[in-house]
Parts: sequence; C-alpha cells; structure tokens
Amino acid sequence: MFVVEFRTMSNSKLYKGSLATIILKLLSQQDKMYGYEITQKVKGLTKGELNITEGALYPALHKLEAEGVLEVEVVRVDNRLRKYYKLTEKGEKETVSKLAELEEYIKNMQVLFNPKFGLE
Amino acid sequence: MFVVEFRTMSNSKLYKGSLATIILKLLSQQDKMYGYEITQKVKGLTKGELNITEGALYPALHKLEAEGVLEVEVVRVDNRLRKYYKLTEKGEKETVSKLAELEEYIKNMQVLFNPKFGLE
DNA sequence: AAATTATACCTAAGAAATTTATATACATAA
DNA sequence: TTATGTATATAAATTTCTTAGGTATAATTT
Repeated sequence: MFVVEFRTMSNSKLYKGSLATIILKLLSQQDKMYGYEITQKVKGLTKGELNITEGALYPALHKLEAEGVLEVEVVRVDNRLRKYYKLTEKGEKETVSKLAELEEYIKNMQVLFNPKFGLE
Repeated sequence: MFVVEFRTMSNSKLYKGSLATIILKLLSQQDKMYGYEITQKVKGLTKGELNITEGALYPALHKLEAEGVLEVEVVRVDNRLRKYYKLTEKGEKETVSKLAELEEYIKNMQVLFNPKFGLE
C-alpha cells in the first residue's frame, strides 16, 4: 500500500520566491480566479509536479490584495464562498515587471550554468 | 553624486532557494573554489546583476559541508586564510540532482507562462 | 603616512516566504 | 457514514536570506 502525499509546494527549493509571479501571470491570462482554482490549474499544467499549498497561497493572496495588486469579489456558489481575485491596474504593471525579473533570472542562471553565454 | 550600493543578493526574490544550486554548479566546473572567489565569479558572469552576500554565502557553505556535500581545505596565502571548497562524491550526485531540479523548474515555469507547451 | 579599498573570513538579529499542522463548512461519492 | 473533494483560513515552526555588524591583512589612493 502506497500513500503518496504531496503536501509541499514542491520537492525543489527553487520555487521559493516565485509564487507571486505565478499568481500574477495566471491572472493576466485568465481575468479572474479563486484560490482553489489556482492550485488546481497549476497542478494540472505541471502534471502534479507543482502543488501550491494553502498555507502558502492564501497569505500570498492576502498580501497582494493589501498591496493593491489584486482586488477581490466574493461570490456565493452552491451555498459556499468563493473569493475571485483579479489584477488591478497596479497589478498589471507589477505583472510586467515580475515577468521581466523572471527573464533576467533565467538569463543569469544560464550564463552561470553555461558559461559560454557569458563570454562574447 | 551617486552612491549605488548593491548589498542584497539581487533585487528579485526569485533567487531565493537557488544559492546551493549555484555553488554546486560552479564547483562542478572548477574543481575547487573559496568563498570570496565564488562571489566574484558570480558577480562577473552576471555583470554585477547577482551579488551574493557573505551573510548568505558562508552559512550556506557551512551547511553544505555539514551535510557532507562539500569538503574544505584551509590554505594560507599572503598571510591570509583561504578555505577552498570542493565537491565530495555525495556532492557530485547532489549536483546532478540539483541540475535536474533546475531544468524541471524552468520547464514548469514555461508551461505555466506559455500554456501552449502544456497541451499536447 | 594615513585613509580607503580590496581581499578573506565570520556571526547574530530580524525579515520574509514557505512548510506543517490544524480548523471550519458544505457537497459528493463510495 | 465515512471518506474525498471543494473552498477558505490561520498559527507555529522552519528555512533562507537581508541587514548589520565584527576581525584581520594587503594593496592602493590621497
């Protein structure tokens, strides 16, 4: 009998620091999403390799909301609450800058790992 | 007059969790390196964009050593101490697995950010 | 000659992000 | 009716890093 439980966001530490970037990018593609939907979307796209935990997700969403990057709309569906998040105007700018940072990060990791790129 | 000081590892949070991977990869290319050399190498390759702080580096090196991933050789050069670090056998295996994790990370970020890759 | 910068190591307090664990509540399937 | 799925939340602990010191010698600048 196997009990395979993924409680962590991922076995790799590399995802540390990229949660906000992931949330913003998904919301730039999807107009509005609720927390649970985000976890399922990420799990699906990464074939189960990246599981965002609630303990990480909800505080992150609250923080982005407090910063004015996201705004919330509470909806009652099937007698249960859903909090839909969407980008504010500030959030759209933030997304652009987060994407640029991700590109910089990947570029820098490439020159570190494949030093030929660094010499021109 | 401009005082441009980069004290942080980077302005982006994405580097969180990737320090060990960077150290291991550099040591897999270079046989042995000392701490200060690592900071300068990284600064040079990334054209100053990534500055590893000592407060992050030294604890990380000590941890990797304690885990048996790195081994140390203390050398006196110009009446100053240098601690050369190199990969152990375990460290070489760790490096391979860290590299695989980095590839997975980048792959997963690509499918999250460019959803077309995720649909086959 | 003195002051600054570079080389070279170190640690400790605090911040930030995440893990781990727990809690609530309704819906659906076994 | 028990477990799983949907949906939210928080609190304690851990990890990683930032910030801010500290020590010491060598080399360079003023």
